Amino acid sequence: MGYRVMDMNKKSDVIEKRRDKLEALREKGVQLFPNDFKVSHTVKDIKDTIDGSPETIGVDGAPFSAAGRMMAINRFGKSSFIRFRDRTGLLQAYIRKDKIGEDGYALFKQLDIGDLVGLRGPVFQTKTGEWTLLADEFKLLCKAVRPLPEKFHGLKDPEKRYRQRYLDLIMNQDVRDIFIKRSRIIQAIRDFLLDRDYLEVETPMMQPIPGGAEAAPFKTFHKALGMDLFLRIAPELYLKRLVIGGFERVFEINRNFRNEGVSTQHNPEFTMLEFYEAYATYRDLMQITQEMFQEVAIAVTGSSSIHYQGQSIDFSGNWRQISLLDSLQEIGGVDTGILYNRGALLELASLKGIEITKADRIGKVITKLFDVLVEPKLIQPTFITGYPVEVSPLSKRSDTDKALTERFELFIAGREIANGFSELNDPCDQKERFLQQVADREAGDPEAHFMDQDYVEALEYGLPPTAGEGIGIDRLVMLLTDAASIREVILFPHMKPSGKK
RNA sequence: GGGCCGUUAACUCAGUCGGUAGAGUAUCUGCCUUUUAAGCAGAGAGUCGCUGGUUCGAGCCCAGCACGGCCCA
Repeated sequence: MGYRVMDMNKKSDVIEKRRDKLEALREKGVQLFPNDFKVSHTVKDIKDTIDGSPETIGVDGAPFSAAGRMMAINRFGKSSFIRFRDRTGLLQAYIRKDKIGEDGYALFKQLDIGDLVGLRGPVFQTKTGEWTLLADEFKLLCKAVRPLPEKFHGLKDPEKRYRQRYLDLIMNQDVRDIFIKRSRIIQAIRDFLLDRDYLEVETPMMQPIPGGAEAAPFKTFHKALGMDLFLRIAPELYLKRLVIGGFERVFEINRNFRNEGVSTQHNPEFTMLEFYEAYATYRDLMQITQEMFQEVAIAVTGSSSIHYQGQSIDFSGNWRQISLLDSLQEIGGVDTGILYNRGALLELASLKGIEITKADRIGKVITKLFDVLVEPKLIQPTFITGYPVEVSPLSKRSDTDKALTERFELFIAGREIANGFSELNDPCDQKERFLQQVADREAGDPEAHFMDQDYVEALEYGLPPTAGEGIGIDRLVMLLTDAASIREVILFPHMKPSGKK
C-alpha cells in the first residue's frame, strides 16, 4: 500500500516535473505570465546597431530591451549564457548573478529552455568575438509547461510537424523561411497587379451554385435562409460579374475548396489567384504571366531561374507555346493518324491504363491522354493552347476553329500551374455550354458544371471582351521554395484527427 | 481505393535468434563567472500506436484496426 501511494505521488514525467516547478514558482509569488515588459529593440535592431557603429557600444553603452524564447542555456555556477530568439533572429545573452542579483539569479536557475524572457542591458563581445547582451535586468515573461524538442535533431516527425506547426516553426528555421517566402510571393503578386491598375476584391466563399471550375464541392446549409450553400470551387463567375459592372481589371487571392483526395499535390482548401482584364485576350495573359513569374521569382529568390527538386527551371525569356494536339504528337509521341480517330484514341487510353467513362466526350479523352503522356514531361514553363470546347465551358471559341477555344494552361515542373482564357461573353453560347454540361452531369460526370441562369442573365447585360486567369498559389510557392509536398507550404494542412494521445 | 514503409522516454533514434527496455539530447541533484550541441559526477524517466492471436514467454511472429509518409489510381 505504501508503495502504491509513493508511486502515485511520484512525478517522474518531464511535464509533471515542470508543472510542479511552475506551481512552486507561483507559490513563491513569481509572476509567471506578466504583461508589462517593454521591448525597445528586436534582435535584428541590435545586430544592425552593432554593425553600424561597433565603437560606440560596449558594456558601458546604452542598454537594449529585447524579448524572445530561450532556445539554449549554458549554465555555470554564478553565470550563464542563453540564446533567445525573436521574430528577427537569435541572440546570445549573458546572465550574471552579480548583475541581476541573488533573487533574480535564483529565479533564472529555475527556468527552462522554451520559456519566454525579457532582457535589458548593453552588448559586449565574448572571448570568441560573439556580440552578447549583458543582462542588467532579466524577467520571465511566460513559463512553458512543456519542453521543446531536442536542440540538435529538432522536430522531424512529419505528422507532429503538421499537427503542431507551432513547434515546427519554433524548431525549424527552414520552415519559418518557407512561410516568410510565401507571404513575400503573395505580396509581390499583389504589387505586380496593383501596378497594372488592378483592383483587389473579395467575392463569396459560400455560393448557391458552385461554378467556375469542374470539381466536387463541399455542401453546407444556411439555417436562416433555409438554403443549401456550397463552398466555392472558384471565384470566376463572380469576378466576371464585376467586370460586367465596370471593374475592368480585378483580382482576388483567396481560398478555394474542392471535395477531393488529399495528396502531396492537393489540399481540400487551397489558395488561388484569379485575375480578369477587360479588352485583353488569352495571348495578352500569357505575356502578363511570364512577366509576373519573372518579377516574383526575382523579388523572392533574386534570380529568374530556380532549382526545383534537382531540376533547373528558367523563367526568363519567352516561354514555349504549343497546341494540345501538337504536344501529344511531339512530346507525348502519339501517332498523328490516331489523334482524329476516336476508336484509336480510346484504344491508346486503355493501353495506357487511363480510365475513360461513357460521359467522356472526345475532348476529355484527349486531355486525359495529355495528363499522362505530356504533362509530366513539361519541366520548363510551357503554355499549352488549343483546348477543345467540351472541356472549356467558360472559354471563348477560337475564330479559326469553332471546336477549339482561346485558352491556355501553363505547366512547370510537370504540373499545371495556371489556366487562362479569353472569356466567353456570348450569353447564348454560354447557355448552350451550360446545358451541355448539365447533360454531361446526367451522363455521369460528377464534375460537370451546374446551370447558372443568374450568370447567363448577367452576361446578357454585356461582358466586355475580357481575358481571365487562375494561378495556383500553393503550387507556385512549392516551386519557389523547392517544396516536394503542398503540406510544406500550407501552415495547417488538413489531416484526420489523430487516433492517439 | 491499392502497394510499400513507419509508429519504442519530452525529442532524435537503436533494439541481434522470441527470454529483465537501450543511447544521445532534454529533465533532476551536486560542482563550475566567457560558453558555442559547454564540461565533470550522480539520478530519475516507458500503456514499445490500439485490439486480438500464436507461445512457457511477444517491442520482435500472425491478423485486424488507427494515424502518418512515399508511390500508384
